[in-house]
Amino acid sequence: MSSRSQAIADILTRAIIDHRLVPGCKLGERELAEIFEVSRIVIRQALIRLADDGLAQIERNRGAFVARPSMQEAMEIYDALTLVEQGVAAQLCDRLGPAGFAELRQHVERQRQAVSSGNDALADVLGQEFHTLFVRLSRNKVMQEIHAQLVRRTTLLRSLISADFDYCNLLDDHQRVIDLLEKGRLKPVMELIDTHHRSVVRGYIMDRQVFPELTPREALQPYLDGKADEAPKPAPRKKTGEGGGAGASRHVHATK
Amino acid sequence: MSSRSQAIADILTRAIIDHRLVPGCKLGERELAEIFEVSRIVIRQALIRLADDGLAQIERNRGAFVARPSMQEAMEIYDALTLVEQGVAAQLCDRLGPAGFAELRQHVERQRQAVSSGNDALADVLGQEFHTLFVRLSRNKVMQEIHAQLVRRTTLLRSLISADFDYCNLLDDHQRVIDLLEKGRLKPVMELIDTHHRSVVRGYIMDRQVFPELTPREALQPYLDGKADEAPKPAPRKKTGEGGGAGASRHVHATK
DNA sequence: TTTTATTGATTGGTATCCAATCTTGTGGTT
DNA sequence: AACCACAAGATTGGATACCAATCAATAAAA
Repeated sequence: MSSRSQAIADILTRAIIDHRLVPGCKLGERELAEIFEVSRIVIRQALIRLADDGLAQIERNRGAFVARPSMQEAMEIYDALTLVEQGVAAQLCDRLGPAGFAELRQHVERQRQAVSSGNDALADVLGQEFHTLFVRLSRNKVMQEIHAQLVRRTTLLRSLISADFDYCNLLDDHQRVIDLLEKGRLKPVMELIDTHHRSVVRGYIMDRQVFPELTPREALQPYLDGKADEAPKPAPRKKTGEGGGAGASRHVHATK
Repeated sequence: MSSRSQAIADILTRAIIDHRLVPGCKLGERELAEIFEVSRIVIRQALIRLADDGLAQIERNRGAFVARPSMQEAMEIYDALTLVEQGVAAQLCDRLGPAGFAELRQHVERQRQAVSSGNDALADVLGQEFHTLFVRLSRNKVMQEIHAQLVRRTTLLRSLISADFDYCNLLDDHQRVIDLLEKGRLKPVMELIDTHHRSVVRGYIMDRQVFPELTPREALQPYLDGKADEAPKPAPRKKTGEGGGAGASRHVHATK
């Protein structure tokens, strides 16, 4: 096993991408130290890792918070993600063999089943994983890590924006990417990737006031003492529109 | 100022990309703690940052070493760098205005002067910075950071390989990228970027035995007490194939 | 010479303490 | 009531001392 701080950083990362720890949430050293039954120093090391990953921000003498990217940064993250996936697509266009295409199709099929059986949570996860699988097929670990980090940050962003997904649409995009790629039609693939991500971003309105729906203690409870594997609790989504929202905007469905 | 550990991580990073700390070099906590007159904890935090950046690797109960990427990883890093710069080129092809092109040309001109005046060290730095400037023009901070990290890692790789640069050739590449980009000829630009990086990698033979030419104490001396700004000592390149540490094996973190 | 055991050094981590800074609550002033 | 100043408390960043586990390197034994 690697270090304790790495393990804790992993758990915190998990909690953040599960939307159990929302942007802006204070990550107090003492509190986390008590939760994980570990000294403050180990916590601080974990927080440094999170900050390096862009998932937390540490303010001197104020402590660490779950990152709250600006709209600008959100755009940049999606732009970067698009750039990376387009580049990978260009590489795969030449190099991907039949086995790779089969793997991609199989994944899409699994997600399709999840959608049709109404398992939205699973469909969401599989939708994310398609992108990860896509990059993994490039067989470039460095690229994989960069991409994974960007994906984590987009997942964090989804805590900040209010919208539901139109899984079918995104799923169709995945299917089309595979088909086009197999035909060697690179240009439409790259445009599709662009619009795919843009469709996720467009229409999303950032809700700058995010209230901590769970305290860190509540959020982290399911991950403790090794239950992490079997208890990937999805996000308990509380309906927006209570006291603070200023009653402005509500969810926007991605255009079909 | 940010935290002490960040400052130390920055100095170590500097020392590594200056080739004063070479791959495989042991980064002992106690030793560094004495050098920087700081507690071991701060050092460990700095080392965590370095490891997250891919510049160091931490082995449990063995300590931290300057990273020694494998040939495979070296290829992946260059592939990733190519992918990123190609993507940025595609973006700039549409979005870059006259001011941007002027900035690029001015930079190339500066490097040309450095080359013709025989200042190889400066030319080397400027050659690197061209790529940084290129990405900065995309105005995407996230992408910039990813790219900067990749560049640092390639710089680290250059400690492992034995070859000198043909500055003129690389300089011409930069010039041609600008010209082609201005004409909107994206495809040749992307091929040029590819061959540009490939020309750096190809022919390079990884010298797996890298002897620490400087002890950490010697390597870090110039960066201490704020002299960092004005003393960017270049790498003291000692010809390979000597008795090195005089038999007194400064551990080299032997592979296998 | 090879193998084994012991010793020493280094790391990962805890507990405790301290200074600097931030936050908060209080009280006085307008 | 609103507002500012200021003291008290809490939190962070860091130092020091200490301990257990593990790795490395030697010394001893076969």
